[in-house]
Amino acid sequence: MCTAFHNASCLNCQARFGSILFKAEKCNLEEIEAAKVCSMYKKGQVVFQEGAYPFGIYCVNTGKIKLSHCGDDGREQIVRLAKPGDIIGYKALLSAERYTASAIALDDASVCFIPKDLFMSVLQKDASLSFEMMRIIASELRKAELKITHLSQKPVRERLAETLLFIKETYGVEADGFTLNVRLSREEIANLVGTATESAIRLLSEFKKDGLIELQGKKIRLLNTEELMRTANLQD
Amino acid sequence: MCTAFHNASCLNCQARFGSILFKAEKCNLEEIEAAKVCSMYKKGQVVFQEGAYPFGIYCVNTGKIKLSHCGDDGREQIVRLAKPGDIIGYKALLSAERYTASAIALDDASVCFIPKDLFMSVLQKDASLSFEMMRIIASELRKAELKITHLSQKPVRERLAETLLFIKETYGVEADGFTLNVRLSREEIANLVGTATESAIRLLSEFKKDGLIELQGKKIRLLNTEELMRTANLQD
DNA sequence: GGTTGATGATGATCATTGTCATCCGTAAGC
DNA sequence: GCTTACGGATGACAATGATCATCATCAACC
Repeated sequence: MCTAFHNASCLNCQARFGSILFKAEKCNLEEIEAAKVCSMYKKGQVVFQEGAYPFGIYCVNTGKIKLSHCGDDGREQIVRLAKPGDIIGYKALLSAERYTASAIALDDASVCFIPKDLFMSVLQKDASLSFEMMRIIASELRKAELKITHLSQKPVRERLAETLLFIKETYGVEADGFTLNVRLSREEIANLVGTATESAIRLLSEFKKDGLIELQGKKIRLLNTEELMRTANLQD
Repeated sequence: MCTAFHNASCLNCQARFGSILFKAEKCNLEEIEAAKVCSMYKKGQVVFQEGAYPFGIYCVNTGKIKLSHCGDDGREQIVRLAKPGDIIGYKALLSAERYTASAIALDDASVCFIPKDLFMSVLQKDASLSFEMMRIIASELRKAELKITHLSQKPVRERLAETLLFIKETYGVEADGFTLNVRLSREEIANLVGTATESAIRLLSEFKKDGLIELQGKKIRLLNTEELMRTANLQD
């Protein structure tokens, strides 16, 4: 399944500068480093499952992770895309409830696990870490509320354009400067936008016809971000 | 406009047991109490406005407050309903950005204001308060993500039923045990559900016809919560 | 090479839901 | 008392977007 190892060090982790953990005081970070376990996940593997109880918190070392709810009818709704340095699984841990979302690797990924007790105790004594944590969650909440507004007020076309820009924002582009640096199925894109797969496919084709994007299998190239922003009808 | 006064005491505030502030250490709560300013707002008055910069945090003493985003086309989306004891305006304060939502009184309300510097300094030194704060925000995020899933997967009918139950959950009912303890216009209900006003009106009429609810102007009586839950198609 | 299965593409159709227009009732104001 | 304004209700209509069905494409595998 997935190999566990200790050797990815927080202190010189590739992702450390973008990571909240690096805001912890040094002694606390060392404590975390000593206790953490790093695991590899193959594309498609589940890091944690909706409905399960949390035993700790995860920090993405390399790779990409999607976080998705499973709707009542079984359709998934992707609520977050995590990248190296991001922590995942904190909501369930903080509120001591079951996971309300599953985390699944979009790539081969390596993810560090920090046991619950340790993390909570560090959080209690490290004001700077917990303050940063609060800021991150508050900013997630902000984004979520914006998404709620857009979901109920904007048509699918605008939301798809916005989603493409959001993906670029999150995972960046390849060396050519255009190709989104992640492979998502049409279904996953639809589940991110909050629409049917067919609608996503259709609109992607339209965007392509209009010269906004280029499609090559799962590769998506954003040729004209200005026009995409106009299509997304973004104010801010 | 609104009268400001100091006399509502946190230590014996009506709302203190439901409030996060009461989780602060006693000395810190006293400090907050000394610095806070309590103001009255008439129904419809704005506590803070989307786009403005925050100067502090607010704690609802009495009354009801709606928090709403203004969509690009001017339509409002209500993202939260606050009740006595709830704090509002923390997201903007924590991330030191402008408000992304406006807070408007649904009732005559009294709201306490705690200056930014003081609140932030207390937050830094009071681990228990900041931990509780984190839990609250995490739980809001959870709810927001669930709402996102429902918005993109559930029909308006189910969402309206869910919203009615949510309002009951939040503000409770009057002495008769049925009448929702808040007056919302049809438009506000629609903006809570994320649909057009006409759709909300139409479906409310249907619910009434089906004996689920009773309507008398802005009074809404939930006659059959079990059936409403079934209509909402809630799993958990 | 051919089979199978998953994913993507596209057309046809249908339903949900939003928009527009109108009307009614109530409350406020002169 | 009449007017005006606003919120609520309802019908007609349009359109967005979901669903269903079919077909194409591609890769994996026997």
